Amino acid sequence: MTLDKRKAYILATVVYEYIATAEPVASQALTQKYNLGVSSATVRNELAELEAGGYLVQPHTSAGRVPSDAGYRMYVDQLMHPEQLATDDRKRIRDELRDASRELDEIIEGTTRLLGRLSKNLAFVTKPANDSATFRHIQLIWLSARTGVAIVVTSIGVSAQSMFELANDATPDDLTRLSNALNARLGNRSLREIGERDVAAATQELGLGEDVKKAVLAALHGASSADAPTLSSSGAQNLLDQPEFHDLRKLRSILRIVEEQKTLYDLVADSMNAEAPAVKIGHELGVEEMTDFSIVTVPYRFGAHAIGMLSILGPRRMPYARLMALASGTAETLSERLSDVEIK
Amino acid sequence: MTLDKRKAYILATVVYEYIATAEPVASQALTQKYNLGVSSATVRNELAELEAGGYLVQPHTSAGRVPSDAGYRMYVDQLMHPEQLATDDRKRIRDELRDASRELDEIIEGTTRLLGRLSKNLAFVTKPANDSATFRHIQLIWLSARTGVAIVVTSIGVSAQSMFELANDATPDDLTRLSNALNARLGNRSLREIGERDVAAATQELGLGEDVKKAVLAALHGASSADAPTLSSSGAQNLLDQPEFHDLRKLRSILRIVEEQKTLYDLVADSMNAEAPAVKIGHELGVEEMTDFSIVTVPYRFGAHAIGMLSILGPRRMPYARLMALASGTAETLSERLSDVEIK
DNA sequence: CCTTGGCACTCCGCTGCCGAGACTGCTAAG
DNA sequence: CTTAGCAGTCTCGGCAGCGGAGTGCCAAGG
Repeated sequence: MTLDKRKAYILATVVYEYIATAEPVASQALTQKYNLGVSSATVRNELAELEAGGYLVQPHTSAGRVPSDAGYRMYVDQLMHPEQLATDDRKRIRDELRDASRELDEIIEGTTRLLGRLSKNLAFVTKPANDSATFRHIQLIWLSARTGVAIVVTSIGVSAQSMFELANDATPDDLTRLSNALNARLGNRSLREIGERDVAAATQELGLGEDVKKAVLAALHGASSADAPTLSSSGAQNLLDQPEFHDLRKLRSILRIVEEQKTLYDLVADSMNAEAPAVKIGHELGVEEMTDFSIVTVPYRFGAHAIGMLSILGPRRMPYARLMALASGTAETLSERLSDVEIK
Repeated sequence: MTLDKRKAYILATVVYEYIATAEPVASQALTQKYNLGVSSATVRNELAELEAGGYLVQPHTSAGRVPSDAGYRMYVDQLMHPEQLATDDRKRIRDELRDASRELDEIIEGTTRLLGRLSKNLAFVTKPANDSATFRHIQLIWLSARTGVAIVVTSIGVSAQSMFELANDATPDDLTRLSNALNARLGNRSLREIGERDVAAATQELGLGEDVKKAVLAALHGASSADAPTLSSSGAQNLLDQPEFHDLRKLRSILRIVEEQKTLYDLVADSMNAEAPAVKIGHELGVEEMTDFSIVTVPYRFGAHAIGMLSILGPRRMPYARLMALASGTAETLSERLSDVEIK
């Protein structure tokens, strides 16, 4: 079914109106609030056809219409007017991020809270996998003959620290020499490219054992190979304002999913390299408990590469245009801020 | 009003029963389920007196009784039987903590999640102020003539890292010499004791400027002087199971408070040096929105000092004895685990 | 062939009412 | 002091009735 111009306009209006009021939209309400140029009877015919086409559903016979997933999808893809981020919102984001600390984790946390507040929904942000960063410096610190700490500085900050225990004694001098050898060898390479061979070459050259090598590798790749990518979230209480959550079971399963993190991460992972804001609506999420929700996701960059994503989770009936603009704008500002704190 | 033996027993039974059922407790239910040796009419008289004494309240005339804050308080302080932590719960806690990483933050997070799961309520844990730790090592890493990173290792782990920018050029050698001088001077002292003078002495001796001194001080005290103590929380969705939260407004304000953190921290801060589990019930919390809640708090130690607290937030009608045992046991195991990871 | 006014019909949600059930407080007797 | 009995109070679930909102359909008109 293709939509002629009038059908498209009516569908857009129904979605818009339902997003605003959370009430099923009736034919009369449409003719009164919007200048359609036809009577409510005509609109009723159109609504019936849109329902037959799968874009609308009726909660019960004598109620108005509500968009279906397909209806929202059509709205998002073709019907709605993309919005620009309001300039004062943009300013607020910029200000907030400028004042944040230089520490990556805190910047991410701050951005999450900000996004939760501005979107009035639940925001979550994935923390970057740091293997996209560039190696800058490693320092092995001697604490005792058998223990030490390895610190790795990358372009993105101090990205790993790992305590190690050794099977054989090492001297402070051993660790200093190894640090120097590694720094000379690994400088300015991407963490991803650094393999076991690079480290093995340095340790063997200095006559150090396997255990030291393992410790260094753990420091270099420890955090990056974590199988559970972490994310920060904020604004769960905003969801309670939505009339659709007067059903507590829904809310409960959502909170559980948010706390678990993994499901949430899997849902958005494929949007990491998207160009435009990615929107998943209701059933498209593929999770039974989330059929009443939608998620907007935008990646953020560090240098040329996307290293994480910023998402907004809300009821299916969310103001898509506004939230997409908000997410994009925030991601952009975050990306800029990250390049500020880059260690050159 | 003092309670004779029978009144005490009846009050204890009412509280116990209400905690179990969440329904107002009637005189007949008491005589049937518990062997009181008197009739329901007698119990009714006693209940009326307990109500006059302020220990019980009646939701409406023809309903059973419900404990008041004073009733719960009496129950917790004098009437209930303290419980021991079930041995398999203890084992689970031990296992979970043993498998956790050595990293302080992750240990705390893991403990929080565990406590949320076992308590079936909302758990939150304050992250330690690290100025209670002992200085072990500082390392200043040269990145460029004007920038560097300072890393501080304390008895509790790598506790601070701070990027700094300098007004004047410094050489890698300057920073190494300063690191050595500081390590010689500060070794094994408590972070709290280390003052500006100690650092100033070292920088002046080596002919380094004010800006380097500031950077070192920031690294030493940066995280510790943070005015916003952070905490981790887990298990918010458990609260939804409680029948008292079918009122969404309550839930909403609780979630807001949890997300804010500060109020929550202030509520438990005074229990930092408590010997036994501290319990605050309803109005005792002093926060309007929390009159239906109680909090159990237990400090955990690192070495000899309490450095943080572990709390359980739930409905006033929580199983106090069980949760107090759980919180104590977890705090104890956490304290042991922390001494395991201590850097000697 | 599309549009439109009119109308019958459906369904929801609110209100008021009733009766059953749950407890209490009181009284009078043991 | 305890207890049986009883009257009184309040809640809650179910049910009927009703108004309102909205639709679908039909027949007439452009």
